[in-house]
Amino acid sequence: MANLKQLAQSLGLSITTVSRALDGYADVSAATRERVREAADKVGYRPNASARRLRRQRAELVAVTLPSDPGHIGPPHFLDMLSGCAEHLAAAGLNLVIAPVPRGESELDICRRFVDGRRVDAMLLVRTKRKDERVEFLQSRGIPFVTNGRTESLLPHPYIDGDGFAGFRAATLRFHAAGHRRIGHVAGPQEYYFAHDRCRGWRAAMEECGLATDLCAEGAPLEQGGYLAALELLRQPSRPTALVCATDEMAIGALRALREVDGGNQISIVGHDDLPMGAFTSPPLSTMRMTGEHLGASFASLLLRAIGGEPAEELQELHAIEFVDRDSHRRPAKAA
Amino acid sequence: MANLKQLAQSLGLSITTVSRALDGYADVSAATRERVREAADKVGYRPNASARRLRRQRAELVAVTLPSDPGHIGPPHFLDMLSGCAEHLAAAGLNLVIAPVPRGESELDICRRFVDGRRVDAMLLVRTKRKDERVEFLQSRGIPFVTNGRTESLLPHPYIDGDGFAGFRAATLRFHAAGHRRIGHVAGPQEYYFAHDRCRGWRAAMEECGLATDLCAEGAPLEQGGYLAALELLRQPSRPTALVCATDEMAIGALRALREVDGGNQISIVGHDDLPMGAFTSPPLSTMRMTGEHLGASFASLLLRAIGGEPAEELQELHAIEFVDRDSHRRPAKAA
DNA sequence: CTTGACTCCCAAAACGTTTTGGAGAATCTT
DNA sequence: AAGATTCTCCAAAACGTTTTGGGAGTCAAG
Repeated sequence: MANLKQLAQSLGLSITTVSRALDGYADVSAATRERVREAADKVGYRPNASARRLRRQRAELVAVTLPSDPGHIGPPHFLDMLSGCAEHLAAAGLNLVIAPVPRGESELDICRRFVDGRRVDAMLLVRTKRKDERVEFLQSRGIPFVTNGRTESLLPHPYIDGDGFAGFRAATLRFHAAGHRRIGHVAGPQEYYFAHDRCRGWRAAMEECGLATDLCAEGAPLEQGGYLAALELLRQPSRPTALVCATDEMAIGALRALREVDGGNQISIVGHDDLPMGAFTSPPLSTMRMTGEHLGASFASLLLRAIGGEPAEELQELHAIEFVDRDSHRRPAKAA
Repeated sequence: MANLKQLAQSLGLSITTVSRALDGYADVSAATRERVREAADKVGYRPNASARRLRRQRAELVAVTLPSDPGHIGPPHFLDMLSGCAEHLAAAGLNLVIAPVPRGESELDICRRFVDGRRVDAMLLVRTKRKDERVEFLQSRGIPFVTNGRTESLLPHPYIDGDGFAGFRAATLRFHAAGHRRIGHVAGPQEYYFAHDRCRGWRAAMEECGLATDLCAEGAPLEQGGYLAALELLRQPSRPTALVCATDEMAIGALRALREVDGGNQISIVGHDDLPMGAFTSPPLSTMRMTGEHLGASFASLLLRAIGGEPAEELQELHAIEFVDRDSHRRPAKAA
């Protein structure tokens, strides 16, 4: 409603003094400060954001690019993460803007527009690819950013990721220890770092156990992709007795394939992400999840520290994966 | 990188001319315009967003408040909607910022901060309550906004909503026509308009058919809430033979309750939202969905028209509900 | 009385754009 | 040839804040 000029006029003070009083500077007497604060409260004064941003040369904004690739965006709890991140950024005076990728434009174009138009102070990147051009661009521009997921970039950059390799290796070894020998992998698109990482974990475990690594099928990281990939594996002459799925959504699709092929209660299966939905599938889906609470807060913290100039090496978080045992991984390994 | 002043200097032109050339005004000669455009392209000039916003007195931003109430945010396709909305807003030069509600603050505080700080040109409200204080506040401030879901506000306001009353009435009547007489309703929290609306639809159908309306249990709009509410209904001496659930997530929880109580294949069930997941439950979940493609685009369009000053009455969209028949609604109505 | 330190305040200069209200030159009209 | 019109361009004034670099007063010490 009111601006600084009007407020100052009504108080018989200068703009400077009012501004400094509200910001709590020491060179305004306590009495004046109080008087100013009261008046500001009374008229509901809020500094004009655009003016402040212009003067301070900060956008007070962080953008997160939303990949629109396969018609679907990350796991469903992704929005919870964004929400948590936005909440903690807001506490530091930053707002989170979402930057979807329109048809015909690349994610790179979006980054460029936001960065070169000085619309943001930092960026948050999700669904990283092994070779991610967005990362390279932002590094070349020197703008702070954090990724959800690692990349194969040569320069280090801030990220938060789960140790998919270790998690999928452990899950596979556990199946092996339970007697399984034909352990299949329902893989996500290998250009994504997370999918490749998880696939490598499965492969490493299989090789350690001296098992062949041909029971691997790739699909889109959605129910349908998991369904199709699982069907492909189940058509093999020598069927898998256990399936390690790159995501819970794929695992849920795979469960449907199992139901169609063998009634659904013969083959062990495990997913990753710990979707709430997994507790309600039939059988209840055993899964894995990244450890760590309040992921959104961690992203916000890394972003703020990156904006503060901390070096990338200190802003990398690799979280362990833990099992969430429900029921779907307990099917016996039938004798060959 | 460069600003208008530097660009003008390098071209030997005034700031004014360069600005107008880039904006395509007719009072710049075609030759000069071309020359300016080329130079701007070459140095990758983008107008400074903060400066433009200050001068134009527009924030170029729209905020959407994210309710953090029950630890979960709307149906999973909500993010797709946001993404689509953001994409279409971006085409008009507006960005979408997400405004989560921090602990200890009300959604109203958030609205106030955004509106009074002139941080946004409009707002998008989701999860409306029957009596929604955010709506009243925004109306009193006269700032454009659109809601996802109606309210019981006396003044009309722009909204997009599904006709939950008609949808749930139709679903209930269909069960009645199939011979069901004990039709239960798994209801969402009644302070939300959508939940109340759907409940009213079920109730209206029951009364039309001369049936009692006591088979109604309320729960949180999540799997767990549906699970508990369904259990409650199944414990009744006279069990329902069909369940109409306020959301798919609740229906999926209810499916689990059915499995526990009767093996899961005796009672008909239908949800609402058409979650992708529903095709992969067991049995595949029959559901309903709001008609209309590209919901995000519709929201964007309404927002832009509201900003443009169109009256609220012309900015209200009530969409019909259609059935998505899979399998879970086909259980026979057993004789009483 | 001068000096220095301290307290409280303020004028003015940014920040980078858009827009207003012309100015000068060229072209057209009569 | 004088006036009217059109074509290009530009200086300067915003927009509302933060920050710089003091300027008056007051008070105590020298």
